[in-house]
Amino acid sequence: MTGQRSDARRNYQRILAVAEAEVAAHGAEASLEQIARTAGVGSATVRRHFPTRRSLLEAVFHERVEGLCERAHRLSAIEDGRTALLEWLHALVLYAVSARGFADTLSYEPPAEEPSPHSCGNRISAAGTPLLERAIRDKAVAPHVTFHDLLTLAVGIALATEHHKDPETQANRLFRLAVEGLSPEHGIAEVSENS
Amino acid sequence: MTGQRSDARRNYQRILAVAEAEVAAHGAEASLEQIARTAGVGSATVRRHFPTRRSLLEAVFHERVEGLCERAHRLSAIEDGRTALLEWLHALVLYAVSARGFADTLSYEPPAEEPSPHSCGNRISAAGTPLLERAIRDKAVAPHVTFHDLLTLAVGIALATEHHKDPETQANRLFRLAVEGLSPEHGIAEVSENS
DNA sequence: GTGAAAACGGCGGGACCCGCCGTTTTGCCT
DNA sequence: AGGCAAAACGGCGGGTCCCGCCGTTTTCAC
Repeated sequence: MTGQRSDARRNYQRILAVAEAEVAAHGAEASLEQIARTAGVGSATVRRHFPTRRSLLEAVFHERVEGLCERAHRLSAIEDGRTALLEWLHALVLYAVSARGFADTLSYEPPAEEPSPHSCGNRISAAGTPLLERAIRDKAVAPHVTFHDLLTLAVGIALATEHHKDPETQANRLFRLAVEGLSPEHGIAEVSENS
Repeated sequence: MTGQRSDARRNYQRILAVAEAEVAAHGAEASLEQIARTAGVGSATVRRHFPTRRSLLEAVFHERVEGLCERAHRLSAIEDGRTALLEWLHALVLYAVSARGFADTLSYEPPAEEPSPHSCGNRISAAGTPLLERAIRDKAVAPHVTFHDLLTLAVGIALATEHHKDPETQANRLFRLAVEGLSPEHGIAEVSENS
């Protein structure tokens, strides 16, 4: 089915494993040559399996993205549409903040969004859009808000807090700010503030 | 007073002029060597005047930052604290979106914030904080909001929309979203939506 | 086993950034 | 005016990276 040779498969896995560590350590700009060296393969082999940097990053984050999608599914069972959406968005932000390079990867999908329905951004959109639509139906979110808006905002929060002393805390502040708005509010239901 | 030699001053200006163009064209990652070549100086000279990439970027954006600060001053005369703050924040976002590399520059000031009170981030903070404080006194903004929050959010919006087809439009959407909050609102006073 | 296709990896080229160091330019001081 | 020390310059070599080419090795089907 895969049509791949065994050594190719093996190298693919090795490279991917090393890449995960390397990206976690150095972000989206991790050196491809360094990855090749650590994986014990030639740099050409890395490029053969992952023609572009993006393709490597997509692969690196694939599992975690699936986790997020699954979470969205589970949350769709919750009765309160607003809470479900907020809970999930919060998880998205936290993940984007914690996983170096993830926000960068998401930040420029633009180059032809159509091609791969499996791309991180598209997978996430597919998973999150229903949550947003329900929240809008529940009149809990303004109808002009698109999922793209929310995703971009989450990415922005992650990117902007990346170089802070305590990114997670700052990201939480910004998330809350964006959800509540600038003005002092009339006790809106809080999103869970734990882990 | 400057203590510089005339040729040094001349080269400094030349490099700065070229750098502005180059950064505008290629963002914060513009090639220093390319700048040197275009300016007709050795790459070492560029590094002599601007020891770090950051220092060059700070210089490049200095004028524009001053413009923003001045604008903050003028807006402090307006009667409505909330409007003044929003107007200024909007200008900040628009500038960050339009000037390639600016948001990147702002995004990691962290490395020792103390040293230079002239750094872009510190200048902007100094200019904007009074506006925020007034808005808070006017009960138009929640008291837990810090200027740092607002600046980071603006930077985030700029960074996240950088690779979009129409960054400015998307940035405006996100700005509005963050100001109003996620929920459908009770007609809050709008920020001017023009240029 | 063997042979063709797939996969590999080393090599050279081009672009950077950086530090060193001999050379040129300035401007002060006589 | 002329000389001289310090300031400023810029070229060079080393290191890293990404990329394309191409001869060699590995795999797998027959």
